Amino acid sequence: MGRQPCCDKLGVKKGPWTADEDKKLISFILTNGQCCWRAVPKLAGLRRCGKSCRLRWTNYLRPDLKRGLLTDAEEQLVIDLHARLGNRWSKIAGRLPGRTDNEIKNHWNTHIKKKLIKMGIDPVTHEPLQKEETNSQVENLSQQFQSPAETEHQVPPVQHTNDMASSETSCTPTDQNSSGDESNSLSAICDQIDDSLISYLFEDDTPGLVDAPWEFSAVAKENFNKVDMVLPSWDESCPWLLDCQDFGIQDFGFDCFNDIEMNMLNQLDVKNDQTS
DNA sequence: AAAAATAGCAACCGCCATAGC
DNA sequence: TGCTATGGCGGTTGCTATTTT
Repeated sequence: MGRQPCCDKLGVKKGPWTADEDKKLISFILTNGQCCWRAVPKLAGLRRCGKSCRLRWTNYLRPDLKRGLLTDAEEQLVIDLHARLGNRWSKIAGRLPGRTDNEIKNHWNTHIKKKLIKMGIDPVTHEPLQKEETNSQVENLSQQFQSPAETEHQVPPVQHTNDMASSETSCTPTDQNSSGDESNSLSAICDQIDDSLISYLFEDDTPGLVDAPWEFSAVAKENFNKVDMVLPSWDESCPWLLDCQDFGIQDFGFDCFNDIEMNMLNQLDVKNDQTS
């Protein structure tokens, strides 16, 4: 006999998460930690699959997540890492604190891919597209990926610097033309990435970076503490949480979460108010 | 102003490696 | 030791918002 099934598919809710579900999940995780995802839905009072809970937490609710678009520096780092690691999004995400594999994957597919193609770089191989093919290929790919609005301000292609060693010898067909604003800014960003940092980042399975258990970073803690709002009393907003106190969250190493959790829950309330 | 097309992103699906029974 | 659930990952889908026609 193996383990019990993850969840019975019957009665399991699917689709977008509601603010109430988020609230329940956050409270549960912050109180009890990430132990057994299969048990989470039941214990947290959610009609969701454990897998769905895990995804929602890691991709959206985790308090150390940065939200919003990737910065230019992050984007360049993603390109560099992708050149070396391929579509190993979780590994790439491991090198970008506060970013999830899903977020990076989406950003790659919606933004970076197009940008590289416009630059005449194959987003899969990170090699320059063949000169004889480039014109027609870029044209085709651009048509495929480019919105009409983008065609108005064509971005001059730049030499791709994902591989510091090879980039010196491999020139894109459009290198001569790499004096545009974007190319300059990207080059500047590339220059900022120190070689030693890169080699450090690319060391596979760097302890504490890759496959490390999630921890609440000091920055994230600070961010959540920065939220300026009036805190309701604990038992006022989450009476059911009191029942969880018996677990002793110190046992899970989450003793830093009390005030943070309240801030998160309040943020959700605010979000709720705004959307309703 | 309305319909159609496109972009962006959250969530799901299915596969795989690992671990529990 | 083999079977099966779990957790994690990458690929894909589908919904919503935005832009274009």
